Amino acid sequence: MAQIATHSHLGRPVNEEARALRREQILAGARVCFLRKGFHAASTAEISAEAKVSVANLYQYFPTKDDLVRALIDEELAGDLELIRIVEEAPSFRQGLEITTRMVTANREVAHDSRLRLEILAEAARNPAIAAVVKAADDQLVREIGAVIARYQAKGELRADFAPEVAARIIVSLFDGMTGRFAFGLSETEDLIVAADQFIVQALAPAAVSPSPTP
Amino acid sequence: MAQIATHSHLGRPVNEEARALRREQILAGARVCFLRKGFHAASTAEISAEAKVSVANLYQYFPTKDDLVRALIDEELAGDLELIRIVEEAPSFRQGLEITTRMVTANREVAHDSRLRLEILAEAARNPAIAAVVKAADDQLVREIGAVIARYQAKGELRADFAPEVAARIIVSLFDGMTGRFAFGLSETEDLIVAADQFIVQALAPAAVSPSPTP
Amino acid sequence: MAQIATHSHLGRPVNEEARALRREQILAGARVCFLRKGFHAASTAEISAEAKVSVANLYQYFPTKDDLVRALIDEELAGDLELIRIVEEAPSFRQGLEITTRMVTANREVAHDSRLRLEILAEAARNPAIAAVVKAADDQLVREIGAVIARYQAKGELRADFAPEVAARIIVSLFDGMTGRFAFGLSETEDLIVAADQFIVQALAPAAVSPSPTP
Amino acid sequence: MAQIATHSHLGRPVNEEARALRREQILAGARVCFLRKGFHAASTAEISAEAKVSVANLYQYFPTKDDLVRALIDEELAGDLELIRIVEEAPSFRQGLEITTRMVTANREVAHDSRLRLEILAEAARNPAIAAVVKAADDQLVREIGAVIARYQAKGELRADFAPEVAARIIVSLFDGMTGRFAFGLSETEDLIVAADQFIVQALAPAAVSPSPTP
DNA sequence: GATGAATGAGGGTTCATTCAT
DNA sequence: TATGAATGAACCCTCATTCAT
Repeated sequence: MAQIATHSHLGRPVNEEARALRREQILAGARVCFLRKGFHAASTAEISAEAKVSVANLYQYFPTKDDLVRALIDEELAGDLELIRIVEEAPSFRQGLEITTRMVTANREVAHDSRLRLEILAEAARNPAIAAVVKAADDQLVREIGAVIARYQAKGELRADFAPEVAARIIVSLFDGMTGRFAFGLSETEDLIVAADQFIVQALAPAAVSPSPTP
Repeated sequence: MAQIATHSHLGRPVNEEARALRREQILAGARVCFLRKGFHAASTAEISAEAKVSVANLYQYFPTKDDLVRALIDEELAGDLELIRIVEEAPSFRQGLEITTRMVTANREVAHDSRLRLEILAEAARNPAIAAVVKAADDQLVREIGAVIARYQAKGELRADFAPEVAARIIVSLFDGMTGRFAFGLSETEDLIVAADQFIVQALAPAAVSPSPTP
Repeated sequence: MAQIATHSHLGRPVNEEARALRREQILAGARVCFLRKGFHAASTAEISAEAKVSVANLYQYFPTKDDLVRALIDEELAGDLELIRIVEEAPSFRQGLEITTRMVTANREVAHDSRLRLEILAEAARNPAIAAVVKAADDQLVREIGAVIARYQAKGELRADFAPEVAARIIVSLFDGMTGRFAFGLSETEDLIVAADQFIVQALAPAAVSPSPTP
Repeated sequence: MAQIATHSHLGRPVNEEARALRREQILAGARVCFLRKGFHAASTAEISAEAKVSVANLYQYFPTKDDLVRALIDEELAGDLELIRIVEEAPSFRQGLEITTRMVTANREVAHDSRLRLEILAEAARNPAIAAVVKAADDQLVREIGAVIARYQAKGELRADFAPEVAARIIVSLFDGMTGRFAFGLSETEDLIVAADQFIVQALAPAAVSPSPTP
């Protein structure tokens, strides 16, 4: 695999590399524009201007505006799976959540990402092809988070009376919902995320020895 | 009678009722189209065709496509406040949630509504005017739900170590997030909502008498 | 003819009078709008708003926007013929011109009238029907001014080596040309008109005994 | 040669010449349509059809219909300044006028040009931006003609009791006025222009030695 | 007579996309 | 490869005009 870098100044590989760079350059421009105006309102002209590339050139990398959208969505969804690793390797559920939180919060502009996610969801709501992609990513996310929960349930760290995947879905929903709020400043970002962590931990905390009213 | 129409002989009188009907008719068509294609992709021609109205006529009721969007958003957001009444008058927090759940679930097509909400959020992320409207509605919703929570906290029915408005925001986020999932069939509607209710109740349940205060 | 006034509160005549009033009311509104935007850009909606009349009502008086234009043009051209009387009854050609000048200058906003004339000419350049009307009015104007000139030529007050109608055409052209300038403030109104009078008088002054270079 | 095209390998080079040709092609189509219908009534579709160009292509050369109008006006006004040179280099004022006359008359369809001028004036009467352009061209024209007149006055070829610029304004007005008549055949073109020349010459002729200075 | 309500036919402009160099 | 040049199909909106009351 170091191959690619090695051949960097030979015949084809250079082009491959150059192509990949251009692709990213275009995608970056597209991200900016889609963020600013949404998938539909952003024009290919605008995007190629932002990417400092000619329109015709753009079409050599993405034969359709839809392809551009799809590529950006793929890129975006791929980022999610990173988070899972983090939670997976955390010493406790609570700490996993906290780390995730810090990642998401610290990460560059959360609001920007939020807007894009919103746009993606909206697009998925109409375009079945997009919906399929989103669903696939979501399924994986839910499955893996569910697995993590199941593990912690087994350890007794989390209450066991919640189907792991259901809990996962609720957690993902909660984060998605907050994302929507951040997208246009409905709430203070960090505060809400921290509180949400606490909320989740409490909801899933092992049932205290039950009120135990009797002797 | 009683001089309602003072325009004795000044021409055809305004028919407020017919106008209101037309307005709804158009809004209904718009809803269908916006649902199908989104705010941007749905054309005024398409909308007026769906509403069985001429384009020019549509423009006599909504001077701008944006006005149409805004009207639909207003209508949609107004629906939220109904839910608050329900929770407010419930005998317990848990039952309030349950009733809400049943309302939302049983109510007409949840998915449809969900799509529209998604579209609204996405639009708000770009259009500051829309964002303001959404924010206003959201503020009210959060404030009122927060008040309800505060009341139940006072009664000891909910744990007191959560700022009411923060809890409210989390709950609203959670519902919004689920809404996004329903929008294109990411999850089974009813199951998830029921589980979410339980999740919320547990998160806010009064701290169990802590492990063992007994003798 | 006092008849009309006499019958003013009987059956038909009242209506006739009312109709005429409305007509003028609408024409006045039309004049304002046409002045502001030109014949094409001024909409019937705008005109009827300006005239404080419903659009449908406007159409009962002028079955077509073109009819409205035509009526306004007729009204405008009719004004020209008044000027002729003045010149006709003047004691000398020079004084006739001066009086005309004063009339035109003193008259209400010259610029406004100028704009309308311009609009009329431009319309005539495309619409043969309008062109015919304008041509008829112009012919009459030229003919009558030509007659006046011929009279003064006979008196020896003006040089005789100019065909009267040709001179008339030049004079009318000159005034039309100045009108165009006034229309949007190209020149100082009054100064130019006064100078033009002098210009005309000198051009038509009887040939001085010719330089008479020799004894 | 000589490195004119620095874009060695950056894609298809700009073909300035072809662009200029297209521009003229479009302007020519526009001129025809504007002549036929006027600035407002001529549609961009019509113009691009006349110019054998797609509408979208037209918009790549003129981003707005208004720009098209403006370009045509600029072109038209630029033609005026040619005339000045001619008068300037004439051996006498009279001959300068005659040459101008012949130019204007012989020149391509005078009537067409006249219509366009009319349209321009009418447009200027409403659109301040256009008015400014027209005024600038007119100022220059008047100033330069005024200078010519002043020169001939100094030579004693023209009477000195007329402010040069005022005389210039009158002359321009006269030509403008005739232009308006030609625009739709109100008068015979050539005859009137010739007579106007004589008219001007007489008006500006040096005061004859006054009736009788002889012994 | 006068107004409110409705509409078909465009009008200017933009866009995703293709062709040529 | 990468750019300039071109286009058909829409899109939002307006207008002159008619119909109903």
